Amino acid sequence: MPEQAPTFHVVHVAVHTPVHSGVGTPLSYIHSTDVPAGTLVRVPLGTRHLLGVVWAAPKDATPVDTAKLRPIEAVMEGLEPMNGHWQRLVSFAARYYQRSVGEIAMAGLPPALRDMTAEQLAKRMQPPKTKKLSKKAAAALEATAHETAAPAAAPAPPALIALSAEQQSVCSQIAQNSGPFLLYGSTGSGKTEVYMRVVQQALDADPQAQALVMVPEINLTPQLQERFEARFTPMYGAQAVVSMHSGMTDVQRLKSWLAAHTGQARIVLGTRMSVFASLPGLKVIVVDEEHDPSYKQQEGARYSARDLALWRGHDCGAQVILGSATPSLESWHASNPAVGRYLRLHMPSRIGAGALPRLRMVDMTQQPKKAVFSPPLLAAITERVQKGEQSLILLNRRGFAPVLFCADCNWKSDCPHCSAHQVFHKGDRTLRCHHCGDTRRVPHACPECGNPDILPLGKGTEQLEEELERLLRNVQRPDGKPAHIGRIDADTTKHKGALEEQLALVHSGEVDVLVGTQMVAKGHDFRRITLVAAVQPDGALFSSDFRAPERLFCLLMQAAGRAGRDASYVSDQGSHPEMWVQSFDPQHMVYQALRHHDYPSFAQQQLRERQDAGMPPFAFQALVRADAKTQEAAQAFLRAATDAAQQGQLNPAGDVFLYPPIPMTVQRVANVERAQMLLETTDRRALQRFLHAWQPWLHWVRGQPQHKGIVRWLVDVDPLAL
DNA sequence: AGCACGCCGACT
DNA sequence: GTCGGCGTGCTC
Repeated sequence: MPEQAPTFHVVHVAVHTPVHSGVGTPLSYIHSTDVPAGTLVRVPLGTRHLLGVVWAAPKDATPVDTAKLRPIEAVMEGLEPMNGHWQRLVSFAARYYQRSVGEIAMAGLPPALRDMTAEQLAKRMQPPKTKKLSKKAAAALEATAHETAAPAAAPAPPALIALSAEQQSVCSQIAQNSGPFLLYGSTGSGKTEVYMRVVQQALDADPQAQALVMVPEINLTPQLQERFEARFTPMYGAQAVVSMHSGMTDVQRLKSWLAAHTGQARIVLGTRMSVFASLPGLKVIVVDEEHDPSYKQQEGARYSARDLALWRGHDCGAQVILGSATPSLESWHASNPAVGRYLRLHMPSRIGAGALPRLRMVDMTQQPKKAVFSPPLLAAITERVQKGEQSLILLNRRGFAPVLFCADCNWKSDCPHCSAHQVFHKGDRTLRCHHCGDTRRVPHACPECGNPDILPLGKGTEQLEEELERLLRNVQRPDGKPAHIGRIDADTTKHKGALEEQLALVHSGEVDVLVGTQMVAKGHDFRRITLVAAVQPDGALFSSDFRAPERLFCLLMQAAGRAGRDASYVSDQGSHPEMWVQSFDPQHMVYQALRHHDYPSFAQQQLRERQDAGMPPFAFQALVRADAKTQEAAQAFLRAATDAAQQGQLNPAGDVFLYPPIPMTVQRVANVERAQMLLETTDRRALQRFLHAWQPWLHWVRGQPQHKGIVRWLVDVDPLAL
């Protein structure tokens, strides 16, 4: 025992710095007392003052000269440290996705916390009850008091609708098994009700229990929040259900995060970021629409919130339920009884919804050239309008035309900064690059040869809307009014609230034909739509990305699910719901499977192909991307990185295969050339080991004088698109 | 990643 | 004469 206790402690703190930077691991500071891991602190770094999280000492801690260490500036008192499960989740994500602990940890915290002083936080944690309240605040407080008092007076939960036999069976299986579960249920089969029952079960069983329910997109949170609040606030109080997504204000996000962290919030609804929420009582995690690519973050730390949810659930003993009508092939494979990693639960019936729509294939090789709308499809849309029914037309391309073209000199509206065309937007007479954002006025004549006749090539949603206006000009609705065409895409919903406004127009029956991109195919419930049409879906079939068929099938299934959801409306005298697909290859297996709404055989066929070709989920991949001033420099960096791996003997068993570097599909964006290289293996752990050992080499190569031209490089583990 | 420091071109 | 471009180097 030393006679004198030390007067300070060395504390390790994770701050938001990148892995490669010399300060990628938690940094050492001194403080008068020991500070437990998971505590938020404010520390100096250079000239800055940053928020950081106290972290366990790194295993290979290089001893630093304690005399040179700077002191912690402030400990964020009053906030419980994030628990060990949260710390492990952050550590795992950082390791798995090749990022720094600090980057992941800070990304999971609400932005408002970043620039808050310890005093400000303390104030927020202890609401000033004795202080005079503004009238507004007092009224709000009183309202809350009433709301929370209400369940005490009337503890009766809202009357529940009886579950279907399928739902019943699924719920009892979830109650009897630990999971993870893949809930495979058609659109309208009542998955949300199952989620709510499972959540309720968990919350009732344990007063500390919390649930995390994730959805792919911000747009889908309001309706989910409504349902969960209607069900749970009468039982658990006004603060029991909170949301977390990037569309909220900083103050709202902070409030939600604190409510989750303190255990006050029992249910957190959110997008992928919410997988990092601090949830000390986490018992259930739901990942709805688990196949959705939005769960994979596409910039910064490229994590998969779905995969992390599975890891987190396993680590903290929470049940994980993945739900989808068209599961990812990864999850489908894992839930194959022969593989047995997940328990597959099936709900095939549509409750209170009409029959699944009938597929109407239009063989475009037999149709007049150049027409976007084949005559039979146009006739079908016309008929719906006349009957007062709605149609939804899907096209995954916004703007009026993807490119302008001069027939005299072959000029095309190429973006000067990217290897892509600039898209013609007729509404504001602009040419816009969808990659770098460059926007310019449409030229009156060809900039190369002066030809005044420059032509739009191809069709976007804007043009579809215009053509429908023209084609349906003389078509009347039952009330005698002319047909009304609406459009929903990223351009029409830029402003806050615009999407809600336009959805309301559709729901009120104002809009007869709705044109939209895939954003309308997701989740929104259009009760009076009896016809959904995909006018040009073939593109995905020619894509080099092996996941393209999976995405197309899923999009079309989802789109079909929009049709005829209101059984009462459909069965009266309305049309049988139909899904129209115009294709030049109507025999393609994607469409054949769609005809029978047969996801299982589609999945089986795709999985067999993947297995034969040695692709995920039978192999594991990572991408390394390099951005540079020239394509040659980008590829040279990747080649040098490959050589370094060779020299460093990082892959002695040769179980990780390194493909040669290639230019990315869109090779140049904003004047930066991009190249990438694929890594593939059948052993996930070998890939992890390799990437971990490779990281310092990549950093070293980047520092070599001959690779000065590199703008940045990044690693994408389990990439979704190649 | 920030941020400072530092060394060269067109503006008040 | 300075404002500001971004190249280089450092941060416990």
